[in-house]
Amino acid sequence: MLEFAILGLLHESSMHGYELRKQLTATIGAFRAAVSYGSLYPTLRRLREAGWITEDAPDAAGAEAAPPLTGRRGKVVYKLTAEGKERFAELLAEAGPETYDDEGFGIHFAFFSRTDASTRLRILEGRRRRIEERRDGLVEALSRTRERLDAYTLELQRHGLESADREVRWLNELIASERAGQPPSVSTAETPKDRPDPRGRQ
Amino acid sequence: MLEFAILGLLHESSMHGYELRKQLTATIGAFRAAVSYGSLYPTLRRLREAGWITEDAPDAAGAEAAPPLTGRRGKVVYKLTAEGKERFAELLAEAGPETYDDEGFGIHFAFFSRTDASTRLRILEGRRRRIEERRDGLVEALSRTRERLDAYTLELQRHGLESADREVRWLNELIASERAGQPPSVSTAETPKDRPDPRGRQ
DNA sequence: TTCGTCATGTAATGGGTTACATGATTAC
DNA sequence: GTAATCATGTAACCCATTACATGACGAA
Repeated sequence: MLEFAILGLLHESSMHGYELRKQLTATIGAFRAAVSYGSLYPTLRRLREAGWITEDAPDAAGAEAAPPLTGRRGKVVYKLTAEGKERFAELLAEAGPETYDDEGFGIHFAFFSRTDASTRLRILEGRRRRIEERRDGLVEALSRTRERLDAYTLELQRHGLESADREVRWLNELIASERAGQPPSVSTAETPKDRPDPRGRQ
Repeated sequence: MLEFAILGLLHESSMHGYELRKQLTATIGAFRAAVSYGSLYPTLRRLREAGWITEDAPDAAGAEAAPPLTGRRGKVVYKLTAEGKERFAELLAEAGPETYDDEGFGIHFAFFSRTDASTRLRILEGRRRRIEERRDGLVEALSRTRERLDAYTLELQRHGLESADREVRWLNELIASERAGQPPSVSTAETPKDRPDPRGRQ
């Protein structure tokens, strides 16, 4: 997951870890909280060791005598290698079960414009099936327990069901546009054009 | 998380691991996939060692000579101890940052009827703030990138924003009922009464 | 000169997963 | 008698988190 996102972002432009994290936060912000450094840097190291990214010599091109053991200086700019591009393409093409959960789907979707059309369709349909299963489980739970459950559990399931339904509808629209060979049209749904009251409550 | 859910379910009635998993799946199905045995059983062991649950002698009350090293026989019925009840009460009362993410909130909400009113309110408000932050991040990202991003990334953010907005509205309703001293009223929103076409598509 | 933010990293830990292994009970 | 499902568990692993530690650089 992190690996995929990092390769994808570096595919667009080289950057250093800190910047990467900010970009990452923006990209995955719709479905996940920020990534911690404790996972970012070790991952960068792993990717470097795998040969998918390289450190672009930052500034002091010459002397680099014995870097301090801790608290590393100067920015390290990372850049995708040819192998890294291949790896990214590989990840782009996969469409297995991991691709259908919240996180996997989110990250794949974020790079959909680089994904080929048939893979896009397969991912969207797989995701839809996944959500439908969740929905069916909730419908079942609701019809089974009806009356026997407390108001809060009931409300949680009701809300979960509503969200699942909505998600399925969203996916249906996307699948339809895919089939028609069109990119998603932002205009069909509520565009966040005029949000009158961004902090408005109580 | 697992610990909390297990204690909560055993609070309602004693049961064995397999049954527990089914109940668990139903309870958390609205926001999370099923729990695996590889995490369930070790957790049960931990809870037993902590003294929060006990194994209720299943059936063969007498002879229990040298159980086979693997493939354990007979059901093991778990039951909450007095300490376990205390522990559960402790978990019910907490309302920290972990309580506001998807999973933490979901599990707390599922046991809201056993949570006292002021804690309920604090959790709902904390959760709302969390979602508002996500929403604000998305609004920012959308206004910043506008036009510069591809259609899919844009659509992902748009959809994320819409979901966040909806979630905030839901929480607002819940908070309002809490303040009015009422349990959530299922009737206000779409009740899943008449779903005409549960499998209806293409 | 001190504070905030930029910037990089490690160590310890945690909470899960998949795959494996075994066996009892029930329905056909 | 055999297949499905009920039932319990271990081992290896994975991916991430928090807390910690260090230090450069710009602005007040």
